Amino acid sequence: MGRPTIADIARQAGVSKGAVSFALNGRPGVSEATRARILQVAEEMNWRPHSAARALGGARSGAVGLVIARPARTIGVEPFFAQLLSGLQAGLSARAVALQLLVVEDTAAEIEVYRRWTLEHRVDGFIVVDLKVRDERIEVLEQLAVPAVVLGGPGQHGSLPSVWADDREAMLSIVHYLAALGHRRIAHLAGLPAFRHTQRRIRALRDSARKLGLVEAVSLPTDFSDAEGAAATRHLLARPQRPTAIVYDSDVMAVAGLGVATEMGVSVPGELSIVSFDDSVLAGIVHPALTALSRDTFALGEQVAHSLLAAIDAPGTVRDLQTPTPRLTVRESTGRPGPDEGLGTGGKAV
Amino acid sequence: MGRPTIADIARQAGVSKGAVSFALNGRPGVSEATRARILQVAEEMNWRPHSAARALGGARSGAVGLVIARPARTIGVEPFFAQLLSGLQAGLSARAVALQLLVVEDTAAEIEVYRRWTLEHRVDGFIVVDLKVRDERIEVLEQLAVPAVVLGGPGQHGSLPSVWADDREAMLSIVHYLAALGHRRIAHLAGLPAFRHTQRRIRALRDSARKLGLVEAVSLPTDFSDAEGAAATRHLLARPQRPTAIVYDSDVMAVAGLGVATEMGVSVPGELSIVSFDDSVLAGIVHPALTALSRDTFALGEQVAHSLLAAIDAPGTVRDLQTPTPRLTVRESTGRPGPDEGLGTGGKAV
DNA sequence: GTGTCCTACTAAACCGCTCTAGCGTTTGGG
DNA sequence: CCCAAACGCTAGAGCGGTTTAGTAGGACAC
Repeated sequence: MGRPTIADIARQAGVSKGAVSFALNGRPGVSEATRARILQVAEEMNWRPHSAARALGGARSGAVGLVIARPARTIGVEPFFAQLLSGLQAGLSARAVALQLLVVEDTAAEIEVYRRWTLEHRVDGFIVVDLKVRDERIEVLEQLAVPAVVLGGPGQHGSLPSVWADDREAMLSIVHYLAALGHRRIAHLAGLPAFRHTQRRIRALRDSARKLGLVEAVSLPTDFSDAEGAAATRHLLARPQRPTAIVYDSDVMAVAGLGVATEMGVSVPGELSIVSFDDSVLAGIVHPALTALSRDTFALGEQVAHSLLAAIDAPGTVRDLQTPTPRLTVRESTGRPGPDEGLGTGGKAV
Repeated sequence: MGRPTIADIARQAGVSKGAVSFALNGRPGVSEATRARILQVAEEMNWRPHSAARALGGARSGAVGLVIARPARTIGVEPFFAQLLSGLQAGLSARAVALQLLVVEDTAAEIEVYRRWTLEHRVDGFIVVDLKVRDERIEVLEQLAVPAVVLGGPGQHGSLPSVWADDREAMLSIVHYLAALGHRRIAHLAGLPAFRHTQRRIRALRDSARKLGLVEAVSLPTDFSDAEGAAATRHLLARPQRPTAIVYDSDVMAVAGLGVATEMGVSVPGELSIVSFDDSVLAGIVHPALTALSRDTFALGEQVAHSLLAAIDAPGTVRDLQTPTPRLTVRESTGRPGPDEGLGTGGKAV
C-alpha cells in the first residue's frame, strides 16, 4: 500500500471518511472519544494530508509568493533580501505556509507571474517589494482580487495593506547628526530613482538641507550596484569642492565607497564621513566600521508574513503597519569634518 | 463565472473534457483541426491549469524543495546562498518549476520537512546542501524514494546524484600560490568541521604543507560567522610566531579578518597575506581587494537545477557532475611575506 | 458484404480531501 | 409522554484535472 489516505484511516478506525476529516481538522461533528481514536490511528499510519487534494475543493494552497524583478545575479549582492527572506520564512513557517520565490527580469514578467500563479491557485497571496512611483502592479493585484501586502509605504498602494518604516524620518536623523558634527557639504548616493523610497529619501535630504542651511546637499541616483557606488564616489571626491560626508543608500555601495576613498588617500573619517542607509554584518566588519542606519530586517520580514497571513484569513481587514523607524548606529566612519572643510586640498590633510 | 475550467472549454468548443485535456497537453487522440479549435477557445477564455487539480491524480506538483538547516539570521550573511538561489531560480523557471524554500534550525527539523513535503506531495524533488561527514539525510531521502540532488561531493552520498567542484584541487592551488610567494607559515580558518567540504580542505592543506615543506599549516574550525572569523584572526595575530598568510573559508570571515588586521596595525599584504575561499562582490570592494577563489555560484545553481529536473524526469539515470574547479583571482591582499617573516615583531614592519 | 483495424472522440472513473444533506439516537422541555 | 432539538455520524457530491475503457464511423482487405 502506498501512503495512507483518510479512507484508509476511516476503514481502520471503523468510521466514515467525513468523520476522519472532521477529527483531523479539529472541527465539531465527532465525539471526543472518536476523535482521539481517529487521531491515534492517523498517527500510527503516519498520515499526512495531500496538499494538492486539500487545495482542490477551493481551499488554501498553503503557499505565498514573492516575485522579485531584478537582474538575477544582483540578488546575491544585497544582504537586505536575504535577511528579509529569512524573516519571511520564520513568520510563515510558524503556520506551515511555504514561500514560492521567483526572480524575474522585469515588471512585465512579474505581473505575468502574478496572473499565472493566481489563476493556477498556486499561492494564496503575494508580497510586493520595490514599490515604484507609479506602480502598475498594484492595480493588477487589486483586479486579481488576491491578498497581497506591500513592503514600503505609506500610501500610494491602493487598497493593499503595507508594512513600512519612516524613511523620511530616518534620513532626517542622519542629516541632523552630520550637521551637528559640523558638516555643511553632504552628498547622497541614492538608489534607483523609480523607487518610491528613493524619492522620499531625496526629498527628505533636500528639505532638511534647506532648514539647516547646508551649503550643499546633492542626491545622485544609482542602480544600487557596487560599481556605480564606486564610480560616483570617485567622481564626487575628484571635484574641487568635495563633500565632507556621503550618505549611501545601501551598505554594499557604502563599502565600495569606502574602498574608493582609501584608494584615493582620503582618510575616513578624518576627511570624509560615511553613513550607510542599510546596516548588515558588512557594515560592521570593514575597517573603519561604518556608521549605519540599523533596522531589523529579519523582524520586518516576520511582520510582513504576519500581515499577509492576516490578509489571507480576512481580506480587507488588515491595516497599514508602521515598523520602528531605523536608528543610527554610530561606528567609526563618521566624525567632525577636517579643518580644511570642503576646500578640497587633495586629500593629504590630517 | 469564476475562472474557466476545462469543462467550460469543452462546452464552448462542443467536445468532451477528455478531448480538451488531450489537446491542451499535446498528446494524441484529437485531430489537428479540433486541437486548434480547443486551443483557441482556451486562449480566449484565458484558461490556466489549476496546479492542485493537476497534482492530484498522481502527477507532478511543479515545485522542488530547498531546506537549509542553519540559524535563520545567518543566511542573510552568506552571499553564497543568495547567488546559489538566483542560479537555481534561473534553472528552474525555464521549466516553470517553483522553488519552495525553508530555513530550519537543525538537521532533525530538516529531515522532518523532507518527510512532510514528500508525503504531502508538495514537491517533486529536493536539493541537499551542506553535506555532512556522516549524513543521515541521505538515507532518509533514499528511503522516501524522492528525487534529490546533492550539492558537494564526490562520493559518500549513496545513490543520490551530486553536483560538485574539486575543493581539494582548489585548496592546493591556493597553497602552491602562497608557497611560491615565499610563505612558510599559513593558517586556515575553516568552516564547520562537520561539513565534508571543510574536512576535504583541511586535509588538502595538511597534505600539501607536508609536500611543500611548510613550517606551519594549521586549520582552525569556526562556525563561518564574522565574529569567530575576527576572534580567530585576533588570536593568530597575537601569537609570537604568527602566520604570514591566512586562508579564510568564506568571504565574510576574510573581510572580518582584514578588519582585525587593519585594527591591529598589521599591514595587508605587507605583513599578512589574505586569501578568501569564496569570491563575491564583497571581496572586490574592500580595500585592499581580496585575492579569492572564484567560482560561478550562479552557474552552479543552474546546473543543480538541471540535474534535479533530469532526476525527476528519469530517476536513476542522472550521474554525478563535476563543475569547473574554482580558480584563484589574484587581487591586492596577497604578496611576498615581509623580511621579518614569521618572527612576529609586532606589526610595525614595512 | 463482412470482418478488422484505425482514428477521433465520449463517458466515466479516479486522485484525496472537504463539506453538505440527511439519518438515527439521545436529550430536554412542556 | 411526545415532539423538537441537538448530537454524532454516514453517504455522497463535488473540486479540476488525467486517464482508461468504450464506441461510432470510415478505410481497407478479402
